[in-house]
Amino acid sequence: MLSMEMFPGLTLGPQRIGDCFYREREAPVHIPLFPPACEAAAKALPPRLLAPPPPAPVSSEAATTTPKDEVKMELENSSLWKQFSSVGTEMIITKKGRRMFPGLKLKLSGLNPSLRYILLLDIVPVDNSRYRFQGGGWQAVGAAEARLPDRVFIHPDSPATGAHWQSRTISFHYAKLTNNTLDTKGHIILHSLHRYQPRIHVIEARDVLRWGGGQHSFVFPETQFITVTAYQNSKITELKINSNPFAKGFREDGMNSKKNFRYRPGDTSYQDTLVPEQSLDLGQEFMASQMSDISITLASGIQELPGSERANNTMAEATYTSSFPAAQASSSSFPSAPLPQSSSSFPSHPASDPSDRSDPQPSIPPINYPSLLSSSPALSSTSNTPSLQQTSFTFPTPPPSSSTSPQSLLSSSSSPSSSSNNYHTVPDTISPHTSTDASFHAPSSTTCPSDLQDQVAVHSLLTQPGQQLQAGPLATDSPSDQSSAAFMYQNIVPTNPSPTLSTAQPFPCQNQPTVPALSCSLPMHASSTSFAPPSVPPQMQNLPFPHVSPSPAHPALHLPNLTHQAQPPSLAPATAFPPSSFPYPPSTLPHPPFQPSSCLAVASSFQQSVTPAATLPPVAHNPCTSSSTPSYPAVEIGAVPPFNPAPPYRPEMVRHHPSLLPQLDPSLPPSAPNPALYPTFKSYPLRLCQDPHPSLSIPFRHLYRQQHGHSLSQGSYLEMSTRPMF
DNA sequence: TCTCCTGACACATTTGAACTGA
DNA sequence: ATCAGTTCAAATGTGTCAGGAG
Repeated sequence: MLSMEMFPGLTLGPQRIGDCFYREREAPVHIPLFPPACEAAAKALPPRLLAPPPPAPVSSEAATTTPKDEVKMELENSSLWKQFSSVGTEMIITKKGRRMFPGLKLKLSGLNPSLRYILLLDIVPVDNSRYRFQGGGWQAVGAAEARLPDRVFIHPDSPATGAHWQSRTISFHYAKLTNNTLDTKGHIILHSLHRYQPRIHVIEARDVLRWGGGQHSFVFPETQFITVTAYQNSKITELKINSNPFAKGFREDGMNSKKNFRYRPGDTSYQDTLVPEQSLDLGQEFMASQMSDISITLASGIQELPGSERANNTMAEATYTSSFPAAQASSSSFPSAPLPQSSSSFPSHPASDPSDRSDPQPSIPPINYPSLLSSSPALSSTSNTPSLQQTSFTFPTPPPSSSTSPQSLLSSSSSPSSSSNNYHTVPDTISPHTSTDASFHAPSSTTCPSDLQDQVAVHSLLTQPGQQLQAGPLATDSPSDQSSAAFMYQNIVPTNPSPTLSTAQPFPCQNQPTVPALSCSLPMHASSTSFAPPSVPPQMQNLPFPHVSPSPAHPALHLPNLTHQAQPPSLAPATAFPPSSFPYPPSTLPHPPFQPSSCLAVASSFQQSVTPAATLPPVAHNPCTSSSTPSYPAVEIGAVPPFNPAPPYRPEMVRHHPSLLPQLDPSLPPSAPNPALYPTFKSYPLRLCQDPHPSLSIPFRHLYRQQHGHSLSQGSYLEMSTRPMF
């Protein structure tokens, strides 16, 4: 699958290929991840190798040939996600690792078919809170636990050509979640009872080995979830049983079927949650078009449901839409918090459930996608899924084309035909990688363990210094509501919310993020939609976003060159989504700021106006009404509350495999990045490590980010260095 | 007592080897 | 000898449940 010839340097050992990346933050106290020899080797590297690459000038070729602005990602099974989200998605995590359900099924477009890309999945905490299921809803009950080492799951097909990615549905169903902090299998480690936001990153394969690569990051707000070791909300259990083929045995007709769902004290019965009118309006529209994914898994299950005789569309309604209204209707599982709010806009006092009011922590209100971002492309014009899309895609200047490089690492990717349908702009002949490929030679053995040898410093693979949060859907012209549009955000590395901030800040309202929420100001005409990126590093919040221009055509809120303030994304009328009971505190969500699509993004500082979610006016508690975007006043981008001064960003320290260093793209400027371009942002260098999953045939599998005792004292993850796989 | 986590359990699906036949 | 199709068992995924730890 993955041809080592392309990336000889990745070949660590006979059996395993180092395909893991570490992204680590600078920490006051450096905790060595690797044997001293390796550490020393890394330190011995020339400064230029350790420092983030300077922003690559935008090559005319890249600019002309690669439609940066058109890279789109759609969540194919967004309808399913939205259904879960409307109830409050819960993800089981186990020590052995548990797959996510629903899984992330994506469709990519706009990639250069001839270029290779790596797709990454990482999951970042949305806020700095720990949650508890009380009164039928999730409520923040305290500060989050120390953040665990961030791991990134590399799609098994990576690296593959753009044609490959665009020719099929991309699924991350292999990714597993675990609560085992000592996990050695490369699963994504998460804390139970915390809220997380999956993110997908599209990175040019060349960029992994060569610093300064462009990348796109996508966030689908509806994919937020709370991790649990056992389901708390019976509605979620029911949804999972009905939609997950592996759980067929628990359906009504199954052997293990629960004749009677156990409803926890706070739970409202699933049926009770039904709200025909609302659900139809919100759910029916998008469900009808999106039920394909659900129908597959639910077909059997739905039939079993009461009134299952209905057609596909209807069955979705019957089974799931009901829950939407319920959120508001039933106090138990669905806090009466304002639904329409965008992720960023959480009513200061969401507690809908009277019983919960005593709770210091506000309960999480259902999310109303439409309200959040009108611009989600995937959604119908009416639907305003708060999809964030960031484009930090920077096409580094392609090396002189003499393409000797293999067409694609993947056999499947080689077929142009498949890709041809999906993309239309870039000629196949373009292959920036060609020259670069040659440069990648197998790394010579070094004193470092093989697994360490492959540690390739990825230049801000996921985050680039100086990147700011950019919120806000840019375009909302997505025709189909089936796939939700993704928020494209800059290469912002989710910074762990500083404990101090979170702790110091009482939870005024459930929605109110402990960390100042970054909300993008949306166009006034459009319904106000302030997207508050989850956890945005405070230090990054006040950076301006230069050269941001909205890309109208981009369905997924792709904001290339979008000037935030100048052109706020148009908000589509809130609609299509049922309000989710799941709290989406956008403000705390660590969405990377939008980054200009140009390579300058790295260095460029964005002028971003951030508005704390709290600032948003509360929306009507009725989920139905919430859908209307007009109710939300436009948020001023500039109205960013003062954030705690973030620690200055320092150039990332990147460990680069010595053997690979010589082969790095020589075209890169040797000098350190322009200081101006790299403000004092913390960087999260990614490093290749040995593949923890030998069973997987694909070398690039997991990226690991590790933060060494970052300043926030979230707890440094020490185990990484001792793990056998490393 | 309550909350949360863990492991065993039964069932369903997926995967891949083994087998058969053309 | 090769290939395609089928069968079957093992592996894997799933939610439930009881029990234990704090």
